[in-house]
Amino acid sequence: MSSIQDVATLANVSAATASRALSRPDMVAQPTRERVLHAAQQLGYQPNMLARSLRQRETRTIGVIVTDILNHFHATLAKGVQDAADRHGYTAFLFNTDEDAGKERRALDTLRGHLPQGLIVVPTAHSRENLKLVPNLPIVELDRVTGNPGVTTVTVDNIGGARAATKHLIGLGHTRLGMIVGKQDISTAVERHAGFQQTLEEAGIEYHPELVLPGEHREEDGRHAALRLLSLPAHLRPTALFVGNNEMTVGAVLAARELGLNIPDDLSIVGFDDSRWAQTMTPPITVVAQPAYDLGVLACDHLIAQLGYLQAGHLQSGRARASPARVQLPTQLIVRQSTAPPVCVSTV
Amino acid sequence: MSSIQDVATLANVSAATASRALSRPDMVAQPTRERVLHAAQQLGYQPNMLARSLRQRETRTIGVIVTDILNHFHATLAKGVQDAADRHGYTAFLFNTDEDAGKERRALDTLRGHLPQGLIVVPTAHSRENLKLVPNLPIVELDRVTGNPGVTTVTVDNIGGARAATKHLIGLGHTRLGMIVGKQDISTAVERHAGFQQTLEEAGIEYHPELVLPGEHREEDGRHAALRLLSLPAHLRPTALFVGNNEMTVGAVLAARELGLNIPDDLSIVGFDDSRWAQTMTPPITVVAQPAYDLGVLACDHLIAQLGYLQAGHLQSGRARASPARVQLPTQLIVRQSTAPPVCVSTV
DNA sequence: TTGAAAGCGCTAACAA
DNA sequence: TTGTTAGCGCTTTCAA
Repeated sequence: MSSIQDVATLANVSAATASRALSRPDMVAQPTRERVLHAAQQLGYQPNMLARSLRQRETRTIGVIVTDILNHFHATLAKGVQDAADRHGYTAFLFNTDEDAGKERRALDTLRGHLPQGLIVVPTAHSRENLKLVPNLPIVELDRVTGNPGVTTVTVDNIGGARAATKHLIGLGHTRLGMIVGKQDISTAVERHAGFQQTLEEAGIEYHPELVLPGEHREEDGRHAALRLLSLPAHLRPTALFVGNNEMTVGAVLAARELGLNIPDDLSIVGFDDSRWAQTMTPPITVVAQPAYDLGVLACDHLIAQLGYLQAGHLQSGRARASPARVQLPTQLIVRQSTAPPVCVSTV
Repeated sequence: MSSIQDVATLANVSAATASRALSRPDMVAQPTRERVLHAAQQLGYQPNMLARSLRQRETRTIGVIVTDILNHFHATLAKGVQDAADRHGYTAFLFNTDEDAGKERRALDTLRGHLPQGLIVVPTAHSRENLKLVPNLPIVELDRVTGNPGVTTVTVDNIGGARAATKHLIGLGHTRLGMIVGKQDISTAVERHAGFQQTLEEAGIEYHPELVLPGEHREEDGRHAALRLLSLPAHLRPTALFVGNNEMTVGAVLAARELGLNIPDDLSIVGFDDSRWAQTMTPPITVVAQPAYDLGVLACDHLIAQLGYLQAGHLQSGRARASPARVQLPTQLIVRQSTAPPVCVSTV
């Protein structure tokens, strides 16, 4: 690896001049600049970011932490962030927590050592605590929120999404609706549940807590919850299911199949978050789709805008920090063939 | 961010001693060590990796480049690598190329600036050229190979996988087999095609080039190719399809559905690479499954082993580099319900 | 317009 | 066992 000194020597200038020729071309006479550029090219010179960042006290780097890179939604978030970062000339370092407090802590520590200038995080239930590890770091919470007051959040309208799904089912004539809901320690699960409950009540349909079963977001959880709900006596059994996340929806569909229930005749299902399998399954699943890529891009754009703002010195000038943004994107209900009016078996 | 100097001051020692207390505890008297550790804890000290790496000329960092992080297979590779790196105390920086030469080049340049000690790459068709950007960097090629002689490769037995798939179809009684094959500029596509062709010939079944259609790995390509193959006159139409990758398999299934063909009665399909939708589709798809996570882990383990070997000075001692490993993992044919004997319509 | 010098935070060689 | 010193590669004063 050739250093700036090598370039300088080859171009017959000092290291300082070589540095300027590359980073601030207008501070250098044209012939000199050309000599340096040529030398740099010839040597395949690539600046050592460690040294540059150390000196400039600025890495042009951001950290990205998602909870499950194997989940297509999260992979898409990450890609959106990375693409946007790239456009801004930033490099994004991606970490994965598997919803695990310890891994999150280690990711934050590792990240901290590399001095990112900002952080985009899909928080876990432990982030509120863990994020104290990186005080003074501009943070954008993505997809979920911790309630941490100072930070920018980029989320989806979960309440609206849940409402749309629930209304859709009610509109089809369902009156016994079940929900499989994520663990209530993350905001999306809470909001989706709230939207469901609200909508029932507004429609004058009684909310039956026993028809709302929790799961920890995994396929197996969805399957178990669905098995329990669908095994209720016929007059108690829900005719429609709203499932609060992607993975659990698969489980619910598999459970229905296991019990020999026909979708959508015996059971309507709406999932949250679209996916390849939701489209290719038989029948294709009605879902609340989320603009994952855009969420990622927006999170990054906001973070980097905030960095510019801070750099412009506004932090110094009084405590007038940019008030944190609350970005919320709409969801989209995609009606496919897993939802239909209930078959009127129990009209007594 | 507090520095080692802050820790040193608080503990009443020199920076050097503080450094030693943290990195080489046994070089420091116990009471001193305890003072330093306590001070570090109190300040929430985290070493600045930029400075450390700059000084030690070693970043404990590796680069990871995949071609499509949205593809579950690649996401799994990346996770395997990252988990393994973590276990070894290395940090993995992940980049994504979208099979694009320019993006790959930029990823390599960015990476280079951060001085990774090694690189794990899923090469594109342009990697052979692009990898010249990082000479002297230990490289592991993952999933695909460029033919570059010096590097370690970690792949799957694509030929074996394709053979197993083809044999399975032949065993069911198919004699007109079609293949939808990836663009022949990456090794996996070439090998899978070779396995297919070999197996036909060994079985004494004539290889019909017109039944082998190329695609560029995307769903739409698979759909188009399948539409063409399946629109052939009945006596020419293949009764079974081997599809060379994941995404194109979806397309092929959709094409069959569009044409009103029943799977597996009218058409058997085997895909390469398992996936959620392959399992949940109706019917579930027979596939050649790949141990993606293990591939990632192995790639990382081998790379890091190689780094240790180099560090141990073997590079200096003559040109006796560790001869590059050629790791190859087996695939597994998972027979599901998309394959069955052909219905004997044309037995004349 | 250019160069000399200092220093970002850290650790390794050397000295005490 | 500890401290002093130097220097990793870079950029940015400051001076010429």
